[in-house]
Amino acid sequence: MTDVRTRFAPSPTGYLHVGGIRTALFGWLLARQANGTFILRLEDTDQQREVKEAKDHIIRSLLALGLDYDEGPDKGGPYAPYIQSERLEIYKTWANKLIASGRAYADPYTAEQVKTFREESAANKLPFLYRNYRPDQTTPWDGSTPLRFKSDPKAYEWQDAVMGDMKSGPETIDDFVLIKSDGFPTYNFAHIVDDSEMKISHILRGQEFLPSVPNYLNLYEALGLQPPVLTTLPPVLGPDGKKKLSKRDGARDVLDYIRSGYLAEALISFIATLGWNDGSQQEIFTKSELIQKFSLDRVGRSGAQFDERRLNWINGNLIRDMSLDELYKACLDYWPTEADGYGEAYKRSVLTLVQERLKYFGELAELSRFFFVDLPVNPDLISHHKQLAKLTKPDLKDLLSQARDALQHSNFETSDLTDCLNSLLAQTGQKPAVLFSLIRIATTQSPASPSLAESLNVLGKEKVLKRIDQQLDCF
RNA sequence: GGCCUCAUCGUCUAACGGCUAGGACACCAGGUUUUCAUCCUGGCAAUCGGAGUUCGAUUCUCCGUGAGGUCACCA
Repeated sequence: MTDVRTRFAPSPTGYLHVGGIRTALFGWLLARQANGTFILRLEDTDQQREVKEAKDHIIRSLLALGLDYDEGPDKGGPYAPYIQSERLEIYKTWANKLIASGRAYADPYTAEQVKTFREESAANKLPFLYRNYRPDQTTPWDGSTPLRFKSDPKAYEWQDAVMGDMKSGPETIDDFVLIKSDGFPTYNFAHIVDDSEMKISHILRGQEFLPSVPNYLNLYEALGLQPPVLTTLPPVLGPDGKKKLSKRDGARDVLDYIRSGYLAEALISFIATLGWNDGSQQEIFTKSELIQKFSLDRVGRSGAQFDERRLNWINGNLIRDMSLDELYKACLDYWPTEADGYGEAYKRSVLTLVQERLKYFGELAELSRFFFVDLPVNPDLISHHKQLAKLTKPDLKDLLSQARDALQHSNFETSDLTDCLNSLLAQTGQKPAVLFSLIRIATTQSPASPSLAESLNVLGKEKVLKRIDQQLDCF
């Protein structure tokens, strides 16, 4: 087989969501596992829809996920340029070949006329075929009107790497536009020219292109080209499970996930298993495992619904596997502002305690805030506590005072705190659910916090006693 | 309307035509000296319907049904 060369070819109309990244990822995996080449090409042939910042945004997204490309707009390569709007002369050359061979002609109709034809078809409940209106004789193309492909309708049978054996009849083939009246090629023409020029071996794209494939086969034939391996990926569905994941319905920018503190490895593993698995019971894959194990013949054909809960589970899992050093580095930007004056050692001990409950780093601020700042006493925490709510204020005050006295004599090593708290249980005759909850609330003012002795140890004697005093003042 | 694709627990999915349809997420219950989380144990939960082929169908065929896509000078 020839060299594997895959490309990710987005149009720069906005950010990349999980669906787009999956197409890029599968192409990237295919290239990397074959020691091939992964190419980024920007398909900016629709000037109306183009968004200026999109190019950089797409590049940053790919790189943030570690999907590095070997050739691309900002990198160059043997088939540069990799931006379609800079390749107009190339398309013109190819278009001229088709004109010369009688396989392309100037569209004589105005946009309004074509619209009328279309409405006629719709009114008769028939699919619209431009070729039914194909003019008998044509004038030379001067570039002021669309240039159309003169199709040769026929049946096709072909292989799709994911969909398997495919076939179609002549009714699906039509005279589509090759070059628009603004001089830009359509996707239908440009991608075929570019894929050929760039020696692309595998095309990966979404199911929405499936009905156009016969048209492409017809054009490949007219150009005397051998089509690359065609690969159709099933859609990634939105949270409703029906429609394709889309920006319009709130699909998140993948950079957004990165910013929220999701790991690239987690996103990659999650996205790869959206429609693919290796047949084993493995649930999480590293990038190198994916490179090793990925194969198109195990990509499913049905749509996969995007479910963030699974992503959270994968991410939390990877966070728990991180060393303290890795975790500390990863969390640098996620501390609450109140943590500003605190040193690395203190932050590291906080991280040790919150690591197992982080689903993504963006949660760090809320989970760790009480380690850095004295939160105001919140009476609800006691009145809503099923055990503590039963006790009277004087009882609570007495209990907490005893705790204060005992803690004052601890050296605040975790083991000493544990002993101290245990003997306090014996001394007061209280259940842990009561005593420990009371101390926990007084010292954290938070509904959830790590194990008590460890939390107190990290907080230190000064903060603990001060917070207990504040709580006592409220009884 | 034509053409195309798809269909297993709520979700992601596994199952050469052959064990009691397996795993994971989520959820529920119990355990680990309080909470949240982790971890462990257990539980709930699926082959869209109908024919056919077969000793045997989640798997193959056909017909329904449902969902999605497509029929642009968008990609």
